[in-house]
Amino acid sequence: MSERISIGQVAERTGLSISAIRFYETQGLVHPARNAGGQRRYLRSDIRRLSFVLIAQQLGFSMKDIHECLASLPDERTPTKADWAKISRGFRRELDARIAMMQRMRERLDGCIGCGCLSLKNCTLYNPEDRAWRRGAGPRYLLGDPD
Amino acid sequence: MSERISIGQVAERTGLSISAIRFYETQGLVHPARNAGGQRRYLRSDIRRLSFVLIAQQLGFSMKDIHECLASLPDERTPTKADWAKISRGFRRELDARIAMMQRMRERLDGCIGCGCLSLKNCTLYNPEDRAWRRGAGPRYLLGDPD
DNA sequence: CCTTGACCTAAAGTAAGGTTGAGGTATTAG
DNA sequence: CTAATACCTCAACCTTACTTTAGGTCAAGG
Repeated sequence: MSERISIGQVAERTGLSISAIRFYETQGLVHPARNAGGQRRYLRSDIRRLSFVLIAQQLGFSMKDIHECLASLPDERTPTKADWAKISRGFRRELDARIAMMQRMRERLDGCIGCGCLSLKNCTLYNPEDRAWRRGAGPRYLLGDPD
Repeated sequence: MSERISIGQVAERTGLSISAIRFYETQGLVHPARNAGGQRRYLRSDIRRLSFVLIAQQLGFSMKDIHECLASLPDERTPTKADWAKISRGFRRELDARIAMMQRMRERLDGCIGCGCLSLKNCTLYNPEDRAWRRGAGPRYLLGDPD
């Protein structure tokens, strides 16, 4: 009946693996306390926090996005309903923007590849609204620009 | 005025880097011929093929998805309008499915995090339709399941 | 012929998002 | 008290999607 719960319990309740939870800590997404023996002790509210990470991750947000998103939540105090509602609004805006972008892409696809033209100079599909695909090394950024 | 064009020209016309084009070849997405000196010579239609890769990639499709998608295109013959239209239909279906999934997610977000409940046992957000997040090592699959 | 720029291969490096393994310490049930 | 779990750290490895580097070759102009 302790206030603080172990990493194994958090893993079970969130569906995340223990290694992922520890990794998220290195990324600054959770900040568990430690007990006398050095083991991690989480707040119950960290379950919600980590579940949010999982959901956001499934929606295609990067660690960095999620980190920024969670930055406004208090670390040691259990977040209130209002704290979460605020996060949720920002998150929803992002999600709306991504959906809208995919819909625009779909329209363009219909008008462009669909008709077989795919002309190189004037096709908007080749130069979509953002230029995420010209940002240096590594995998290209998926769906929109975090900046 | 040759039929076959060099990798540099392809790069310039698609916006892809030369190294990316060569990489896509190792992934089986293009199959350029070689000239007497061993240099790659592309068909003009490969520009369209590679542009399609770029677009699909920006929409969040993986190499594997794109490979399957392009598998029905002829390698040595210039694809016809009908070839492309067929590809386009399958692609659009996938895109529709992804948009629909994000919209469902958004609704759930509104009903769940938005209200502040986020109850663990009965929240559909914790167990969305697919289980892409339980597929072993590597980065988690983004947005839906390729299988 | 010689130089310059475009091209070649193969191997190693990079970034995100983790997992796996080795070797050791805590906690808990009997 | 002791065995079985659960947890700890740190380093190495994995996948995807490329880029970079090193060391050489090809093609075109002067």
